[in-house]
Amino acid sequence: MTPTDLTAEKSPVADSGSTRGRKVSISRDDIISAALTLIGPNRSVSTLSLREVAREAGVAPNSFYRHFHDMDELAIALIELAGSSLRGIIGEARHRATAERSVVRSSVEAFMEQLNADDKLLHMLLREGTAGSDAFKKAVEKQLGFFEEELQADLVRLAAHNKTGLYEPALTAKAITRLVVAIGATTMDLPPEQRASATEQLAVMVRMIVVGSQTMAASGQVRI
Amino acid sequence: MTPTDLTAEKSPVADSGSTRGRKVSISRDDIISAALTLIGPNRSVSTLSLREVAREAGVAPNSFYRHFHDMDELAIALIELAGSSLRGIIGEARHRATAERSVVRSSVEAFMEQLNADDKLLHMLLREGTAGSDAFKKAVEKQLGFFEEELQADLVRLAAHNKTGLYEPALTAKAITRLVVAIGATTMDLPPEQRASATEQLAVMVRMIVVGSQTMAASGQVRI
DNA sequence: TGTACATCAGTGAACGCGCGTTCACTGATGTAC
DNA sequence: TGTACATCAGTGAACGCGCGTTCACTGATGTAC
Repeated sequence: MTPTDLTAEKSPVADSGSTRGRKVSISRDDIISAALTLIGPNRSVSTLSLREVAREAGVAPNSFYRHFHDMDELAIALIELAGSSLRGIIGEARHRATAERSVVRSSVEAFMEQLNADDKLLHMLLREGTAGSDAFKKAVEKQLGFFEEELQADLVRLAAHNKTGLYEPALTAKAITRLVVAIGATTMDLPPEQRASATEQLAVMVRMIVVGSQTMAASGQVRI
Repeated sequence: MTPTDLTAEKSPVADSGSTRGRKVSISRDDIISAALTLIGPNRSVSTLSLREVAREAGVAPNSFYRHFHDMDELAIALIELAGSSLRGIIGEARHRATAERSVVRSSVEAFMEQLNADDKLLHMLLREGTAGSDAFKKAVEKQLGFFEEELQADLVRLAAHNKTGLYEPALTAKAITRLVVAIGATTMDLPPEQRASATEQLAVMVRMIVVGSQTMAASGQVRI
């Protein structure tokens, strides 16, 4: 499950058109990358047809079945890639954070940068969480769950470093994750010049959650 | 645009089957309510076909065009209903709030109650915000924007009553709105016995945002 | 009260299309001898 | 090194289906006289 090589050309043996009508080898990754090129601001994975993906991959429709049982299986594979991609992005941001630029801000900026870079995997994850088959929705939840776990660890570390506590770290992480996904999804549709201010706003919102959690921990506030 | 009467039977003149093959009058609302009965946990409005809706409404497919230009126009009409429904629910909750039960908690509970009651309009609004045509997404944004405005007024009133301030009231309202939508959408898929705890969690998350906003206002915290 | 007429929400039939899926096939690759 | 063979990712053709959309139509309703 390596997210790399998705856009790499087919195996060297395959191209050169020497064999007349037939591809020597079409890999699973070729189909995945074909699906990704089709996904865009107005095309979610659930609107793609099997034939469309096969066409984009340069493959007969029935060849699709050699690699995936159906479109749902492809969608789930894509979501798993998207999840690890997202975690990779934030994992990097975590290391870039310094005393100057807080973890919150660095992470939000890294996230938005990737969004601006038109990362199709990220688009998918943000946009499609609430539609599709049960299996698909479960796959999305699983990836967001992974992300929440890593974020929670980050937040706890951050709080310890600041000598504060967190009220319900797991919930704090979940709130941040879901908010970022929701805002990210709407930001995708904004014209580029409005995205910078969306980044600012998102950073403030995330900060509200962090500060709220810290304050509630400090005051032992339970009345809700 | 009244959300009532959607499930009412057709006009008295229409039924009774006296006219052999033809409905005397099919109203716009009949088509809307047919679409609503088709929407469910695994059917979003974007997966409905024109013929399917017409069939459910007991109408020839081409009759659809007498009322809507296309499915997108129907979807937008549904979203507008959903928005006013949501605002109605929270508007009521606002009045139910007492000193005993905070506005936050009352509102979250009212929201979740409506969700449990299988309100199809609410399902739509929560689930479909990120997919569909540009016009559709804009319609969703517009409804959520209305909601944010009302929520912001509420929050300001609440803060004044508590003799505290709010940091960026508009952003606070937006963060809460988007979080509630996101959590609500995933809660829809939970088995009923897990929904109570989801309600608790959501109330805590919203409280974090409110407390964070108040704390940031109080401390004049700007370092983000 | 009756009659003639315009309106327009309904109709059934038909169209061409892209879809998912199946079938029996083919031929390049890798392996065994 | 050559030959025979199994494997299996690819193929083209065909299927039946539901779709959106169009057409010319019909007949109930409301209005004018």
